Amino acid sequence: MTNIVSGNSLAEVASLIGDPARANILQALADGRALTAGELAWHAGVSPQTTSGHLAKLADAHLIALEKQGRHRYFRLASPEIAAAMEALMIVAANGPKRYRPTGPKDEALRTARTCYDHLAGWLAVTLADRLSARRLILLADGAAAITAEGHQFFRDFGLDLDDPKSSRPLCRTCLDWSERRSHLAGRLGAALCQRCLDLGWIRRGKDSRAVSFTPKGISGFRETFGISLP
Amino acid sequence: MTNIVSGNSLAEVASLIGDPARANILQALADGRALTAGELAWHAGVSPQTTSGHLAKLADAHLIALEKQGRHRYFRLASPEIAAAMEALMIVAANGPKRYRPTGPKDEALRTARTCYDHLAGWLAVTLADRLSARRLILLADGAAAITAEGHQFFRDFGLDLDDPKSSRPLCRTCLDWSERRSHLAGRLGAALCQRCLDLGWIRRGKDSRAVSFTPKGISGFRETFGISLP
DNA sequence: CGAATGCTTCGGCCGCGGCCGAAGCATTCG
DNA sequence: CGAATGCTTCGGCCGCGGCCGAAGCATTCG
Repeated sequence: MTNIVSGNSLAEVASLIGDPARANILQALADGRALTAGELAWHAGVSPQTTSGHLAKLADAHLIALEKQGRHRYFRLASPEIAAAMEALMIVAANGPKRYRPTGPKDEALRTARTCYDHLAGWLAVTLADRLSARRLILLADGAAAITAEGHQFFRDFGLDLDDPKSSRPLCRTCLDWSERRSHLAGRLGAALCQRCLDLGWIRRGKDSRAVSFTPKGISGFRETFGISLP
Repeated sequence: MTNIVSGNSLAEVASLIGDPARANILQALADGRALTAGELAWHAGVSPQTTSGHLAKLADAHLIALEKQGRHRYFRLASPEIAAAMEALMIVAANGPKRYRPTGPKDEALRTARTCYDHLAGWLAVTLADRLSARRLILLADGAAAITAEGHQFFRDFGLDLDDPKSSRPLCRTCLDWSERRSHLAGRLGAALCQRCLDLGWIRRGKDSRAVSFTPKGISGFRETFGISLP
């Protein structure tokens, strides 16, 4: 019998995510941005006091990280793995018993295009992966992905810098999309594509949601550069 | 405002996994086998009545599936996605605050080699992926994986049938290992390798645990075929 | 400086859900 | 057939944890 260093248990982590208020908080942070305790209280739908308690629990378990800035406290996800675990849970949830639920245009927007930690997800991202694959700029097979030589050139022309030697983060990864049930691009490539679309002013992050909206410039940009006709 | 068909929510699924008894049940089922309600009660550490309630909740949410057989009721995970979500949560849990915990030889065995749904995980599986990659039988890059031409030949010689045209399941996938923090092989290849090692009598499934043990034949087999020296 | 803002700590309420004993139903065994 | 086995349903207990009001601390603003 030895003592080893160990983290939380599966049940501890799951029960932290399993409270509705905390799940809302974590989903609000799922796009990688840092939000203040007050903003998170709004997302969670409970009082600031209650939120404070939830945030303390999440921080104790290292699910979120804290940064003090003046009288504000900014919280963000502690690691991309947290977002990955939530995506995996969303997939399980989507396979659950089918029930009719009231839903609104906000859900529709989320399904069309949203951010997932630092890359794009939803219909847009899945379609983008398809188009890039059809043009042999990336290879998609069995859930794996790689950039071709033509792809490297194409992405460089598009303004991406993928040659960061300091980063040990995988260049090209796929991520299963809970709303589309198919893969979209993650990794450094996925993040760079998302950032570049933001920089070009093609898409804008939603204020209170992970949904992204398209600018007129983006609508023509996606059509001309990637052959994607937005709905 | 329209009504759309939707499954569970993130928080619902997470809170189902978040109860210690239910987490034990799900982990007992994580290797893909079907167990009776009584066996699961033993794993959960609660009474049969309580277990029955937990099983009903898990089945309602489609996390587990039920098969009646005489006076027994067999339960199994409803899909591999459930196991994937639990693995993702284990990774988050392993990154949690470090604490010293009592642990025993059972943990040691789990870390060395265990089943993960239908494929192998732990030190053995990570080392196996490394060796196969070093010999260029598979290509591992950025968390993606593919089988080379030499690999196809090698796996055929080893007795694997990977040419099932009916299966839409990805042939070669990787899966992040919570104990080793590195990738091992999943997908059809991972499952076939695991099954072949069982068929050859190299490894045996544990009775009350996902840990697998090695036979003398297995110890020499892994050394001769894959160049792996077991501890 | 005092007032306002952002957030947390403290205290106490309350109800959800996990728990088991007792009882009941279904199947198998002898 | 009655007894045994496997599991579930019912009922009631109990405590954990989410919740908010009140109060307090830290920072910023004017």
